[in-house]
Amino acid sequence: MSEALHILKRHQLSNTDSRRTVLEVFLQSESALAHQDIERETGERFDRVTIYRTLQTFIDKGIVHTIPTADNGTKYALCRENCSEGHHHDNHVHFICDVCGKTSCLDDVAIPSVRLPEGFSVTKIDMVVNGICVECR
Amino acid sequence: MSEALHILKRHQLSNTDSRRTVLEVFLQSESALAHQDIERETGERFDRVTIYRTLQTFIDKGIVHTIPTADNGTKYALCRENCSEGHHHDNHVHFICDVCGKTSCLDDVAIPSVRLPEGFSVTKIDMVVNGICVECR
DNA sequence: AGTTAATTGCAACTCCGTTGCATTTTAACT
DNA sequence: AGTTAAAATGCAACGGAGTTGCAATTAACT
Ligand SMILES: [Mn+2]
Ligand SMILES: [Mn+2]
Ligand SMILES: [Zn+2]
Ligand SMILES: [Zn+2]
Repeated sequence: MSEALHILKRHQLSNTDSRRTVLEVFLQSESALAHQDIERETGERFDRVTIYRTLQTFIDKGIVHTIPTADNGTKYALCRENCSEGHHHDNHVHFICDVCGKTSCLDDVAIPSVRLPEGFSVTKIDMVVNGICVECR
Repeated sequence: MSEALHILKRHQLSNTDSRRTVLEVFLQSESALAHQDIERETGERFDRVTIYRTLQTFIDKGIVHTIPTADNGTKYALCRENCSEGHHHDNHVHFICDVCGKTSCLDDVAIPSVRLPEGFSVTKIDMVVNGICVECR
């Protein structure tokens, strides 16, 4: 059974053309993908709305997570850690290359802890680093 | 001379109604502001476009900086550090309260350094913390 | 006050994402 | 395999955020 199918099964999602295809695109991609990238990579076979809904489903199930980009766009990437329905616990830094524009999960780079002023509590931390990636230097 | 006027002078910006008023709104606000907040706080006296352009001017001059929000919106806040034309060097953590929704600059909380994999260089780091603020706990 | 350049308001437009609804597809059950 | 109910899809329409071109207005300087 294909990896994509396996993931769908594991999250009790029905095996539809768009879900399988979108998942395969993610599995083959090394960097995070924008909605447009997915439209293109799937050969424009699916309606924009279907892709939006597919992505939302994947987020809800903990299959992908979103990454905020500098220009207020969203990119999507597979969750490597064990995210579950309704709860993501990605704790890694995201990197955006100023040259090639690729957005990547630095899965091995944990977000450092930070000491907040008295009385503030933390539920979530996002850390996005811009710079030049190893391939573009 | 008012603080707002002083800031405009210092950055060689002409003293216009909208710029002065928008600056005053920032000076009186404790938290970061969305475009809509500014429209409202200025009493709908200015065209949306004028406010967008005013904000862009302030960003260019290093008077305000932007803060990415979880829902891909943008908030704006005064630069406290000495940002200059074309170069911001804000190095502080931003905090978004899950309860009151207020976004604030934690000017005293520096973004911790982070060790990236070999070959990656850094030009900019954003750190956005969600949680509950001191007033809402 | 008069001149010139910068700023503003308005209308139109693009881009991203969402919603309602009719049609199609999936999965479960004879 | 055929039937059926629920889920997923495509399409059209909509809404909000931000941008652009252009004519009218305003600020700065003499
Ligand atoms: Mn990631
Ligand atoms: Mn700030
Ligand atoms: Zn790169
Ligand atoms: Zn709060």
